[in-house]
Amino acid sequence: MTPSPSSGKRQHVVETAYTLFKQGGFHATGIDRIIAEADIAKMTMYRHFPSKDELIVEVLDYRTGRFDRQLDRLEQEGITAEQKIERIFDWHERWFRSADFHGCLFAHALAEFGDPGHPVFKAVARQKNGLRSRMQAILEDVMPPDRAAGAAAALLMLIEGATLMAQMGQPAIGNARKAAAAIIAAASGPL
Amino acid sequence: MTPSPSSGKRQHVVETAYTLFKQGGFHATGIDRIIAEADIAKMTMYRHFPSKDELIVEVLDYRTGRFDRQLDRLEQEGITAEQKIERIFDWHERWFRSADFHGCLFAHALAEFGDPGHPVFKAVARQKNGLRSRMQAILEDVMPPDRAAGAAAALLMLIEGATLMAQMGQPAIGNARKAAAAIIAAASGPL
DNA sequence: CTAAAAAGAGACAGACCTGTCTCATCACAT
DNA sequence: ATGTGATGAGACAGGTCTGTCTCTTTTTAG
Repeated sequence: MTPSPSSGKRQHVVETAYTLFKQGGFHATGIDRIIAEADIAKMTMYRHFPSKDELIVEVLDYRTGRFDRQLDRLEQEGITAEQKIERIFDWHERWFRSADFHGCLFAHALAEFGDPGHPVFKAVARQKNGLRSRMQAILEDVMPPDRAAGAAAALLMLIEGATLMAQMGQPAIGNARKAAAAIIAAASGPL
Repeated sequence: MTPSPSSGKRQHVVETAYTLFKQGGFHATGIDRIIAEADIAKMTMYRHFPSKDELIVEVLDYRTGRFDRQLDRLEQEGITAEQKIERIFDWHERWFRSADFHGCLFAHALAEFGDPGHPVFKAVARQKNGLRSRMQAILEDVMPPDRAAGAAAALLMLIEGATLMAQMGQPAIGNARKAAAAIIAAASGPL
């Protein structure tokens, strides 16, 4: 059975796997590589995770959790909706500039696990839906719910596209910011 | 050496590989699967393509070529710039609705071949840069070049994001259209 | 201190991977 | 018809993959 959750090994495996998956992709990163980098025995990993796929889901959910907590803190700040959206773009801009940026792990997971019934696919959907509904909630402070829904979807698309461009070495986050402003202005404008 | 180009086998392999890569990803689709589906001998494939990676590049360039030809025809139509952009969104909307839609093959290739020096990475960059510069050229009919560059980048991000959303079963192309209109309006507006 | 839980170490199976090689067969042009 | 290039068929090598098993060692808890 899975060992007790008190062990710190489990989280260590998740974080090591995260780094390797990010750099090398999912199929291309083997279990042997993960256990070597994490410096654990193979059986230790398989006692914590029933399969590689389950480990991948765990890694994705771990990252989703971290991002969600960041959004939690943002929600409680006493700034305008526009400023909150700007913050999200700030985070992404810093991320794009970071040394070990390799694109969006969730988008990559979607590329390698395209079956909608696969647990990995569902983990990706959870993260993207989370960000979208968070942005929608933020925008509902300055526009009606239906418009907020559409604008949040548009912002998410911009962010995903900006991430892809950044991975290709063509930073366009500034253009994404301008486009986001135009979208929010149009959505919070007159009927 | 590679057989003469008069053979139709080569193109047949490219198209079969395209279908399989689209459905199953690149690393997860083996050579054996490709030659079985294409109904050719393994040596026939390796006589035409020196390696699997080179085949992948060929598949991507083949799709880039098809899309470029579509953009060529669009360029010659006597419609407004706004209508041309609308056409591009129309294509994507039909694509998203098609039965065997599995997301953007180029985005998937980027996910699996993240090394900027890899030929596959470069093939992806060619396609995305191509679409962006085409849209930029279209927009330069209705706005100054610097604004057209920024707007084209924003439109490309929207399209990439819309493709990702569509793959997750959440069609937001309508919202992307509205956002695109807002972006173009803002960019062709007053200084 | 002792007993139970967790982890280490490594062999192992069975499958899959890319790419090479050989030899037989086919199509086609001169 | 004859020779040449393209293809078919399948064995093969050498490696990697996931996941299992066993045995030993370490850590932890009472």
